[in-house]
Amino acid sequence: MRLSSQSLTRFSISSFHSYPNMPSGSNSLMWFRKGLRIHDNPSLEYAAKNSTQVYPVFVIDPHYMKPDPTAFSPGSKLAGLNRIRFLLESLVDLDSSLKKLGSRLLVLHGDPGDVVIRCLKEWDIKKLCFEYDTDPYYQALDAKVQSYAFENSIEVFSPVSHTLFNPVEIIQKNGGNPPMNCLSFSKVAGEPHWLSSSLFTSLSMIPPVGDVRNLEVSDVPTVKQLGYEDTQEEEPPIFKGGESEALRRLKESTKDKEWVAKFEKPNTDPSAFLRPATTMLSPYLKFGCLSSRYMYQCIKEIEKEFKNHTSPPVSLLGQLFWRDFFYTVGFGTPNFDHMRGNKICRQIPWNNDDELLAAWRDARTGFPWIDAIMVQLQKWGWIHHLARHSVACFLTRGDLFIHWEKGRDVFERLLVDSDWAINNGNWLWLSCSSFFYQYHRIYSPVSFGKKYDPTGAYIRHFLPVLKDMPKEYIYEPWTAPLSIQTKANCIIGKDYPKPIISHETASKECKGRMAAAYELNKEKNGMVSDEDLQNLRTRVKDQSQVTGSRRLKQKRPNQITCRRLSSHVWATQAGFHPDPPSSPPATTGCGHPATTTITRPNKQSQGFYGSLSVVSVTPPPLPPPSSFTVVVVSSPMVSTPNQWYDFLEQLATGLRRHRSTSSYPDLREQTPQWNQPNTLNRYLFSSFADSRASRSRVKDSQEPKDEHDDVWLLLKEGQPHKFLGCLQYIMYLEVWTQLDHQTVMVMKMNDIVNGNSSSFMWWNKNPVTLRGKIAINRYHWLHILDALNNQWLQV
DNA sequence: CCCTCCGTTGACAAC
DNA sequence: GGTTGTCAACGGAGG
Ligand SMILES: Cc1cc2nc3c(=O)[nH]c(=O)nc-3n(C[C@H](O)[C@H](O)[C@H](O)COP(=O)(O)OP(=O)(O)OC[C@H]3O[C@@H](n4cnc5c(N)ncnc54)[C@H](O)[C@@H]3O)c2cc1C
Repeated sequence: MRLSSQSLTRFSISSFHSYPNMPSGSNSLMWFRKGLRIHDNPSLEYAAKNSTQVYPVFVIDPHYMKPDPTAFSPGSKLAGLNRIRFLLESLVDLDSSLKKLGSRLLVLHGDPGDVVIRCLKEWDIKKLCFEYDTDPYYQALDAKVQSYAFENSIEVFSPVSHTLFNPVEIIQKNGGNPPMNCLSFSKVAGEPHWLSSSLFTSLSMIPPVGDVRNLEVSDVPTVKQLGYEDTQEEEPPIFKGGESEALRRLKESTKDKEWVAKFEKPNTDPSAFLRPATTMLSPYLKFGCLSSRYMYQCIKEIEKEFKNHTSPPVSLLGQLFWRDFFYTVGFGTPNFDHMRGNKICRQIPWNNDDELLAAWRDARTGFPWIDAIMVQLQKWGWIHHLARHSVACFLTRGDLFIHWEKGRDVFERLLVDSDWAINNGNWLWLSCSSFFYQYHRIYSPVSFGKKYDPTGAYIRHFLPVLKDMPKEYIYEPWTAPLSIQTKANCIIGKDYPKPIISHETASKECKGRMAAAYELNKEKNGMVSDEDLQNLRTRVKDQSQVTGSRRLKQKRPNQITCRRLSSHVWATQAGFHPDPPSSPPATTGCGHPATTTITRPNKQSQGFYGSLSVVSVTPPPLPPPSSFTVVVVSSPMVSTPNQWYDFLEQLATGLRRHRSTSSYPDLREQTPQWNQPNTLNRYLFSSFADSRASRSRVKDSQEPKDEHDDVWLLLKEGQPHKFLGCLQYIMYLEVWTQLDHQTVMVMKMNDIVNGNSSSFMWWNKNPVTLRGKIAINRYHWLHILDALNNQWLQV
């Protein structure tokens, strides 16, 4: 952790095309690209070893200063000012660190491939060292330089130090393809081999820089010298490039150890701008001012101190996994940065609408939340991850239906942390083109921000024109009455634009298009032609045709009719009908009509219907006290309507087997009600409560907040639980509660969405084990009741 | 082929 | 952010 505690342990490095036995007394070239740091820099360390002279070089590629053809606005360069400023600051810092080690940074200009090859020639280099890089830009460059080096017997040393793991290795280990989700990525990756090595090397001196001869070498230029207008920076500056600042900020971020250990990315606040909710280390990681491996070690160290720290993918460590994940997938996927020719990318007929695109890019959408984010992006060069989600979703699948590549380009130019693999990967993600496919989950340009920042402080800060808009209207200023707009000095349509689209209709339309596009991709097995896309585009334009031509998925009816046979069996068992009736009655023993319908619940959104255990109770022999038996029927996890349907049908026809029986003492008091033959006593109780009640009970230490809705069932280890009361909904409970009976019954269900939450797991894992407290909701109750009625009455 | 499980981050309404 | 269930509605991995 501490910078001063440099150890002599050498970090083990993997090398590419390295020639192990180097002649000593030679010139080395240390080619900096990313990895603008001294710490954890195996290439620099290697260059410094056994060399008489080391030339540390950075080449500025004028390509990045070319105008961005997609930016429309004059003077916009491919790389935004903020990023270039960050880079130059980082170079200055690097230079000064090198100077402390007796060296300095040589800055050259031109096509890096050509320049480096000229350096190799001119300076008689024997050893070329640079950090391995997976970006296509560097892959192409490196291939060129390496082949020159190979022909001229120059040793090339190119270790992996930008990422935690070696993407090449991960892909190999995974059988030739990159893992496609975070979990499988971390499984394949395992523990990094350098976990307990010291990443601070023993560099105390770097051999001197040799004569630069005929090459034009400069100091680190200013942004102006690179052709940028040096406009006013934010005050105080948001970032300051460089390793020293990176390490300082890392220390700062990790000072609050608990914050690090409890970090949960999805719960961080995108609207926080006074003190942003995440580390803001991304630019430092992007340029390698900060080693991701060192950051990893620091976090790991902190996590050791906390028992219940969070875990990937949501933890802070998990964020670094995501970074590696995208690097790996980006490296292993041809055409990763395009839709066409990209195997993992859904082919979607995005619209071409430069006006909408420009409105989005220039913060003129008329949605303050979106526009404020775009302003922050321009000013700061950094926005929170969820803010990126908001605007990326808005541009692509959520509202404007514009190609993610266009948004990617804007981000690439404006983000200080803009990073080829991460940027493209996340745009693929957000546009539902890959990795993530739930295109119906759309961020609202109104509600999403409101959730975090109800008063709109974030909007007021970045869109001062709206600063006096009352908070009721700040997210939807077009709904403000004119008098209020006047008072707020902001007339919508004049001082601030009207919304360019209606979110409601636009998002609906987007969903439809996504559905159609997905269907097309499935149909064509991913081999979608330009023509197909064009067809779809025109087809989608005509709404009526879309619905008309959409092939409906085969659907099973969501209602089935079951015939209730008779109450004979049940009633006989109950001792209520000593003489079975000769013909099936018109109603069931419970008074239901002889036929009934079962409506399928339509729980599709999360992909689960929930698991269900049903208990029936055999009729207790009377008089009590005695014991009676609880029978549990458990369902499989059902995840489709049809499965649910099948399950109910099985219950109804008795095909579903009982899984277990247990006996419980019957502690009920004898009451007249239970002794009456033919009365409607069901031994199944709707222990009914909002499941929040059961949830709130899950933590044993916690006292329930609201007993009114709460139900405790008394099935622990054969011992009745104490019944705390649930009065509201179902008569039986009331009766029992009033009588202070111990009661039995079980129904469980539903864990569903949060099935991974440990407090719920036991339900899922042991649906037939009777313990704990159970509550069901009305919805399920109806279905269970229905199913059981059928089951009981079946011969 | 079907199934089962699972996936860092939705809106909204109802409770 | 109290939690839950619904919404026309997801795909990929692994058995
Ligand atoms: C559309 C879109 C585009 C993005 N483009 C970029 C980009 O060009 N460069 C970039 O670094 N991040 C990008 N991200 C990912 C993420 O938003 C940023 O890394 C993060 O917001 C940076 O802030 P932080 O350093 O405070 O993050 P923290 O939450 O503090 O995370 C620490 C580090 O983990 C890494 N990380 C975090 N989230 C991700 C992620 N989702 N994917 C990969 N790595 C991650 C970053 O290196 C980050 O610095 C993009 C996200 C989206 C949705």
